[in-house]
Amino acid sequence: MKSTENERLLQTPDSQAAAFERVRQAHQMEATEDYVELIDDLIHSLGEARLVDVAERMGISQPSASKTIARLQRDGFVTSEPYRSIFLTEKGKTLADRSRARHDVVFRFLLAIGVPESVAEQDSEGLEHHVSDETLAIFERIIQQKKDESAPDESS
Amino acid sequence: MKSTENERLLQTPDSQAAAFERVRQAHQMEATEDYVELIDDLIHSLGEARLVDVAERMGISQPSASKTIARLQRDGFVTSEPYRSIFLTEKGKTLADRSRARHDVVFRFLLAIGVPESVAEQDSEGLEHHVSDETLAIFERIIQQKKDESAPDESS
DNA sequence: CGTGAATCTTAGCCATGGCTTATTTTATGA
DNA sequence: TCATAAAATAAGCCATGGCTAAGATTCACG
Ligand SMILES: [Mn+2]
Ligand SMILES: [Mn+2]
Ligand SMILES: [Mn+2]
Ligand SMILES: [Mn+2]
Repeated sequence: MKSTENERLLQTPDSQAAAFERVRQAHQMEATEDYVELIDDLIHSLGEARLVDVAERMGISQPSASKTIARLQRDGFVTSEPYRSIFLTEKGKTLADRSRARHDVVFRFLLAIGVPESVAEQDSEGLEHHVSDETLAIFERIIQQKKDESAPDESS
Repeated sequence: MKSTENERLLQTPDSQAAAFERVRQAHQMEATEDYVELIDDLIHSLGEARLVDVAERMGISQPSASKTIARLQRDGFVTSEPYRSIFLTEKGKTLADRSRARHDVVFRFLLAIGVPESVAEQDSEGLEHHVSDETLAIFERIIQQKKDESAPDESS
């Protein structure tokens, strides 16, 4: 057995900086993604997206939700008139679909490797924003593997 | 085959709000964790942690790094005198060790499921902050499984 | 040993995303 | 219908974490 060299070998400064930059970029999109995904869900389950429901499900005050919605409107993801419910633009709907798809893959991946459902719900809400396309593809492959294992012969 | 009901079933408002709250909490600790981990690495690899190196590896300006270091000092994670290098307090060192351990597990988990090293480096920098202890334990189990598969008989 | 380069700090700017309090508008039901 | 409750907005506060420009300090080398 070799002597336990604890020389931690670092990445290059550039690649490390690039990693942090990617995290910052992800965080910049995070609120937008979470909001449009939630708004889309509310529209489909309740018929419309009211500010009061957005705030409740985000766990924040109505004024806070209102301010973020205003930013989403400024950036072209939603439309809404004063005191009315919130609608997604095409751009918003597209982002919502993409975000939900990624969120679902992360969630189902966690289930596939044995994470309890309630934990998977919690963890996936944060993890979803930091999974690259490459990693996501691997998650999907593993989901499929587990599915094949538990149902080795499906023919319907 | 059943009709494709696209009724997306939502979590309860409370559990969804709790998930978002956990993400916000994680983000609140994120800078602190990344900084103490980096400072610890710099101390071990370069002998000391200079602001200029912290800024370079974080990919931000020196004034930005300086401001965050001041906050870490205010909160008892580091000490430093003007124009001198940065030291971790006991509290800071403890957090650094804990953060690096978690970061490493996430990184090695990604490698274990087939993510390329450079992608794993990037993704793990964001993912690490959103992995619960429960999920982390499962990651460790899977890392061990892969290790056993590739070296089925180790005896040393 | 002194000077120029490197490093660090200071000051002040900005956007995001939280909050509370107060007001306005809309919806409800007696 | 109209009074009250619910929902949304407005105004103003705060911390975080980016930035630039300018000044102070320290370091290194000729
Ligand atoms: Mn999310
Ligand atoms: Mn880390
Ligand atoms: Mn990180
Ligand atoms: Mn995050």
